[in-house]
Amino acid sequence: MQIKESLNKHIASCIEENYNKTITAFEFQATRKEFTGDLTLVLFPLLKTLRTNPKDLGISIGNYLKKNTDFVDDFAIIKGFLNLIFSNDYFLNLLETVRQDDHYGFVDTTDAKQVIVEYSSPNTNKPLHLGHIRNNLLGFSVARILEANGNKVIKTQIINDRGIHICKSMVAWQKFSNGETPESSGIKGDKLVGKYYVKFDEVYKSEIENLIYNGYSEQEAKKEAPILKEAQAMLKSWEAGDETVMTLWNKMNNWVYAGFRTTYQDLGVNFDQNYFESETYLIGKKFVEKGLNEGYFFKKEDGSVWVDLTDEGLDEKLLLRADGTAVYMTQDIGTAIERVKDYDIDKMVYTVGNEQDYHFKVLFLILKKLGFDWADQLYHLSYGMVDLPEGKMKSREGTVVDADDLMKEMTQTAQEIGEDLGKLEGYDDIQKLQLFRAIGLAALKYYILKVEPTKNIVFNPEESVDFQGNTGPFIQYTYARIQSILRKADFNFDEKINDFQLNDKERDILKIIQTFPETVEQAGSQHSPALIANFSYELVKKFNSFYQEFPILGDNDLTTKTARVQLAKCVGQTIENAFYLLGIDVPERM
RNA sequence: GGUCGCGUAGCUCAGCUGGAUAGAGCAUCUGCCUUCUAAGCAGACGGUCACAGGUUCGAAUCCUGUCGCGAUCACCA
Repeated sequence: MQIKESLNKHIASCIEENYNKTITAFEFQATRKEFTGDLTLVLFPLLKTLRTNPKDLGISIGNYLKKNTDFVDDFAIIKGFLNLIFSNDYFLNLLETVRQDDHYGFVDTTDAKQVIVEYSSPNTNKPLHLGHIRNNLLGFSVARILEANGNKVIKTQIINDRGIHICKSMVAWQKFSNGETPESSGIKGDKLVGKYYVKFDEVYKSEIENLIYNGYSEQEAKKEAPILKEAQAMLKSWEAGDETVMTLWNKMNNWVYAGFRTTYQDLGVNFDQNYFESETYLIGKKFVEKGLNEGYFFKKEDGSVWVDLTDEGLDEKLLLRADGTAVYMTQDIGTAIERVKDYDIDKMVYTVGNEQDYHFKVLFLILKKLGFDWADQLYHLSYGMVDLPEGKMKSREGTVVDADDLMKEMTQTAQEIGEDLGKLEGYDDIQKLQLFRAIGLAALKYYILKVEPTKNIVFNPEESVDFQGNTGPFIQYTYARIQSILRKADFNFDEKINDFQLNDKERDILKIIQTFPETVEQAGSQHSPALIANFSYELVKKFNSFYQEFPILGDNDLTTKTARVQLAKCVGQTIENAFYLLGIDVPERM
């Protein structure tokens, strides 16, 4: 980055001098491997304005850089490309810089902006599944990336703890559980509540069948099923604040939260602040009414409140039901306003699946209509679905991939592979288990994060996730080998080296490391952990190739050894930093 | 039907602010463990970048249209 700025400046003054024209931005790209050179300036775009040919221009710029900078050693012109060759010293300096900086690639937070990142936001009646895993990993990673870009990040979620679906679980539990609790049954809290949600559905269905058998139409039956009526009655009691209902609601919610807490912990994600729909929907209602009074919204004859977005090319959207109760949009309005009240934010990121693209478009427009300037700072981090080879996950068909089960399976697979390889002498069972967990999770996390958020993912639970090739464990493995080298290097490799001639592979590695800060920046502006993942892979691949060909601790002279150990250390440090941004642990051994 | 997203090797994905001969992994095949960890390395095979136009010195990348897949357009969340 710095070097590009410097080059920009020099090239600009070269053109100023020789062509008497002012151009400030130039196009660089990494030099293709089949050509010699370290960085390439693309000359084509300049030719027309400067009225010259690539050869003359290239020679003129090349010579200028050679004379006026201390890092351009030589150059070559091929077609419209000026390939710059950097000096050995330049790379040695880079090596030294990176080695001295544990936070290489991260921006120091001096005047940090506050950013809220929302993710996860589950329903409280079902356990977390594979889709939530993608959501959590993306949100958590983006939060870290934004932090690395110098922001102060507040991680949050909105917990959907209100509404008819909660009452369904509650009714079913009351009727059928005989007082079963997580403690009495040994079932994880969220799973237990999920069980009664399913139970409700079963009973509901059989009641419908019964009613149809007794002469009801299907439509009537769906409305008249006794258990549904019970749930609706319970919702009313809940809204009225009925004490026994509230107690039950609190009790069951706490079971769910305890279950979620375990899953989050296993996944390695966390939150700074939770918001609950049960606490924000009233705020939303208040502002909808305010908007209505101020003429931004309108009321239909039946009393329901709407916003007209036809001018923006969208439809009319419901904000309050005819009976005055809140809908999804209402509570999201309230939540956003509440958050801005709590934190002085510069930006808010919503990590929510792309099936809600429309919802967020509308939400942002509504907040804008209500006169909130910060509405422009809201960003919907939209991501694709996680599908199975046979299609969508369907709870009805039992094809939902449970988050806890999946993590367990990944750990088991890592264990099978790890024990086969048997490289862990001196590790006790607990250490081994921790390691296998780290590897299994890395496989899962990397597999999901390496794909661009906008794309759908096909996840095949049968074939499971790879542990070879472009995977988390592959990168972890390289890191572990580097740590092994550092352990074995029994000489002082922390001394600065001055006159060491780097070979091509060593230079290649440093060239990649050099791009890390801009990769982090780009990942931040695009909200894309995938960029970090792909960077890691590229770096590791280069390093492995080097590692295979050149001995690091072999019979080299001390300078060579020192330089190579230092390089390995830089690679290790960069992997660690990159994986930190992805929320993946790196093991000392594996 | 309207809107949005996606379409690159058999499979999973990179590459997309336009640049040199489109890259990886998996799978298949060939070599490499007496040497710093073989979860590795080197190589082979595999492509009409969905299709058709346009923009220009140059298009997988930008624009338009067509086709295919998905999402969404609920007094569900």
